[in-house]
Amino acid sequence: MAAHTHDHPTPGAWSAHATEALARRGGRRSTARDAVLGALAAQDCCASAQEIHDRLRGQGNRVGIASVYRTLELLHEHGLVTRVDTGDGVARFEPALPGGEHHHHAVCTRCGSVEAFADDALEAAIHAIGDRVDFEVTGHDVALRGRCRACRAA
Amino acid sequence: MAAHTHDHPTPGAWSAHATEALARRGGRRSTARDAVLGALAAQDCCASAQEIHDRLRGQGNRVGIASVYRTLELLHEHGLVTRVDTGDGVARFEPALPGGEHHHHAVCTRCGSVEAFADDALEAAIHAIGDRVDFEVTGHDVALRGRCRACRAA
DNA sequence: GTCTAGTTGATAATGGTTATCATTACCGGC
DNA sequence: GCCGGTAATGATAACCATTATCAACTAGAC
Ligand SMILES: [Mn+2]
Ligand SMILES: [Mn+2]
Ligand SMILES: [Zn+2]
Ligand SMILES: [Zn+2]
Repeated sequence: MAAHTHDHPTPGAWSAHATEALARRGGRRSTARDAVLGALAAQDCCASAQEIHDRLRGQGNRVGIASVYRTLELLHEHGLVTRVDTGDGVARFEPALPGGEHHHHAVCTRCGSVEAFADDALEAAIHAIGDRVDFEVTGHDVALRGRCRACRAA
Repeated sequence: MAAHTHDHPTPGAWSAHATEALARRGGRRSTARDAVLGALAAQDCCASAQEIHDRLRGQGNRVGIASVYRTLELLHEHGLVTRVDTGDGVARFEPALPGGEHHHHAVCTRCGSVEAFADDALEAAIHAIGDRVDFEVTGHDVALRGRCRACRAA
């Protein structure tokens, strides 16, 4: 093996963070849950329960779809995963990094593709709103709608 | 009748705008569609198909739920209505004003209540992103998550 | 090893939305 | 004013992502 390291989109830090948080919560460990954790840690952006399930089955892991949903719900309750609604009626999830670092999504209204972006000015503007409204802001979602490069050309 | 006018949250301008746009499109007029248009024009913020249907039935209008969905889809295709996803699996809709003036929503994660807010700095930040990414931005959604006043007290 | 309760996974149920299709009624032509 | 075609309606079935159910399994404490 060469010495080069592959920069994983989602730092391996999340995996340890999530595992520790679940351990603190109590309860048992299970292979099904570990498998979903592994799949999440390996993904660069959001994925649906079905996509995660397919990926696991593809690598020979016979995890039930119900366990995928249950694990995602559990992780979401503990703030370990971010739920992304792109508007197509399918919930997608991606790891929520411990430092709060995150990105948002641009959704193509033609082909449904999702790409990530991050913007400090946007975050600052959202943060400033929290001080102005009568609402305790704990999170936020932003989605851009429009045409991706491929669909603009087509 | 007194001379005072009631400031409708959604200016009556939308009603005329939407009616004209549908007329330009062609097709027939129908009482069911007009009823949904009327209900939308009267609402200050987003409402679900079911809520619109219930409101119409409440005032004695026997519109089928299917026609409510169809009208909302038609209006959405023509950009006359904005779809709001609060994350509870129910699509909500509100009039899209011709000038592009709009607001966003703060959703309480405890009681599900939705309140509107507008912020120029936020809009400016989002607009600036459009010039930076390889994506033709035609619209955007923003949702704040957290606790409303009532749920903070509870 | 045994026991117990958390977890699993196949499957049924749920619920918002969409498709179906026979019926209705808008509207241009006469 | 009456047709005729056809867009639109509305009751209902189908769809599909998600959730609930429950018997079987198993992690892990003792
Ligand atoms: Mn952000
Ligand atoms: Mn905006
Ligand atoms: Zn596209
Ligand atoms: Zn609340």
